[in-house]
Amino acid sequence: MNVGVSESSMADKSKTINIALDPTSGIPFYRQIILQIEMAMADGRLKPGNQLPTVRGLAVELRVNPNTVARAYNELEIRGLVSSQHGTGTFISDREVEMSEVEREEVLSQLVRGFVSQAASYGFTVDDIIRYLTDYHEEGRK
Amino acid sequence: MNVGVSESSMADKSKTINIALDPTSGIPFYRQIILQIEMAMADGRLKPGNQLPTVRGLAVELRVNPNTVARAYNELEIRGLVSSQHGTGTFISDREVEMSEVEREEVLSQLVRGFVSQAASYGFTVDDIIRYLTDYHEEGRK
Amino acid sequence: MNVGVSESSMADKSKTINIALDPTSGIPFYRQIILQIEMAMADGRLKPGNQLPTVRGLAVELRVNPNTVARAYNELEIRGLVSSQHGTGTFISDREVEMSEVEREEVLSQLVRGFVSQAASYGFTVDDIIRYLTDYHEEGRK
Amino acid sequence: MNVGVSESSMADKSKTINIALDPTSGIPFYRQIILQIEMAMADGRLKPGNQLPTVRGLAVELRVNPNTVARAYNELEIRGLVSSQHGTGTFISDREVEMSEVEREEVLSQLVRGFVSQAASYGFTVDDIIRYLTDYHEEGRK
DNA sequence: GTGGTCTAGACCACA
DNA sequence: GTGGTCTAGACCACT
Repeated sequence: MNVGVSESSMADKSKTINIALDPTSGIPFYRQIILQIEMAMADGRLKPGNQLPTVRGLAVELRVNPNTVARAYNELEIRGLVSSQHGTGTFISDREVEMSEVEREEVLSQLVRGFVSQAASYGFTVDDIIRYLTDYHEEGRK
Repeated sequence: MNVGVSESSMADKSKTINIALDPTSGIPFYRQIILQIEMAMADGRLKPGNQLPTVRGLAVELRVNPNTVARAYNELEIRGLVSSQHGTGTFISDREVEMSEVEREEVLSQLVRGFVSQAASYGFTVDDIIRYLTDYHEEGRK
Repeated sequence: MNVGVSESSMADKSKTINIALDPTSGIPFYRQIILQIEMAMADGRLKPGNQLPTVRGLAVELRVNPNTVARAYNELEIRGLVSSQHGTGTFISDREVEMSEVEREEVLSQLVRGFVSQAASYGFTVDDIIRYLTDYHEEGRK
Repeated sequence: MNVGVSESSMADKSKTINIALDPTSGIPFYRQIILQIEMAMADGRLKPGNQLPTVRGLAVELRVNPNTVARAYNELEIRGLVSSQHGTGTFISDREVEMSEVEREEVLSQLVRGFVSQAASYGFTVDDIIRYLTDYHEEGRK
């Protein structure tokens, strides 16, 4: 029974997601953390099972109070996006997407339509959105 | 309950700008109102001389506290973008609003990022969104 | 326009729900608060639109730190059970139960079956549960 | 990977007690294990002399860290409810477990209250639950 | 006055 | 070592 060697072979242990806080944005730190983790999930940088940085670790990295990171993780857990395991760490949840393709499409449709009308009230067109989204996505891939 | 001057006599003089508030966006209502009026001015939906909805009228329409609308109008007046004329209404000033591309991009950025992370919490990826949005767009063109 | 009299006629303003914390239970304070509010909703003592006690008010009453109450309210808000309005208060959400009777029954069925099997693993029968639940409910009505 | 004594040679000697862990209950896993074993002893599903599953076996079955199971067994041994015999297994002690009505009621209380508040968050009332549970029960009797 | 955010620091529980 | 809870107290934002 090999102990030690086998323990250390966890290259994929905790993903680095390069969270950056902008203190001038007016968006609370804990919310910026949530947003960035959600976005990392949306574009595939974080997948189910991946471990997030530890609360204290991320707090040190971002130079914020551990409570602030804990609050972000806590909210993500309440929403079911991550699962914290005492003494072990915090992990991206296995999404139990029991939705059929049809249902998924329906939910996506609702979300997008709502967003389009919101953006429209600011004077943005669907074209604006698509353009930004595509650029944004390319950016993330570099 | 009619109080004071009838508001309905100027119904056709005040532009409807379709302000939509999103209580889940984290952006305070008064700021959402300001932003949307600014954007409407920037892209020509509101022109100098146009009358804004009355404070009370808009408050009822948006189902918020009249103070909230008043605060938005007040801040717009301080910035010189609108001018309130006692007993008459609130009007778009001559002073032009030039919203730079950069500013527009910033607002769009915030909106899109917020939406992406909301969609992520339902398990949708950026790709899903782009795909749907493009289809949706094509659909609209037919 | 009557001001003052009409403002003060808010007898039902904020519901008293008599939350009691048990420091010996091992259940964290914030969770006890959540549980008791949820139960008040379940047996009809709190209805949509009712205002909860203020964060500071409840904190004083329960002799805990305001942050502890805020945390409970916050979690309830994330779950969509209450809605906090800045500068105004915290209110029980209007549940948008768009579910058909059939769907409701389905969800209830899943919940109950899950619970029954959980209780069974502790050696309790459905009879035990019904008996306790009925007693508990009568208790609440006194 | 076979290490040490084969566990399968005593498969039919160790009682299956169907322990079910609920990660959302807030009760730590090790405590859920203890509670369920105690209840099984109290209502006769486990009798003196019966062998418990091996630590590793149960850990695999429940998909938890073996330390967690070990901790539960350890605590049960300290209380004298089970005795571990090196190289052989863990067995229910002669010492009787009398779980008083009061204790049983307490556990039931916790379970039910937790369930009621969970159901409340889906908009179900205590009445809904009682009604469904009674129907469900009748159903089962047919 | 309402709720919201953040810090600093202590102590506990789980693995 | 991990995450979880709670306090005390400061300061901000909305009504």
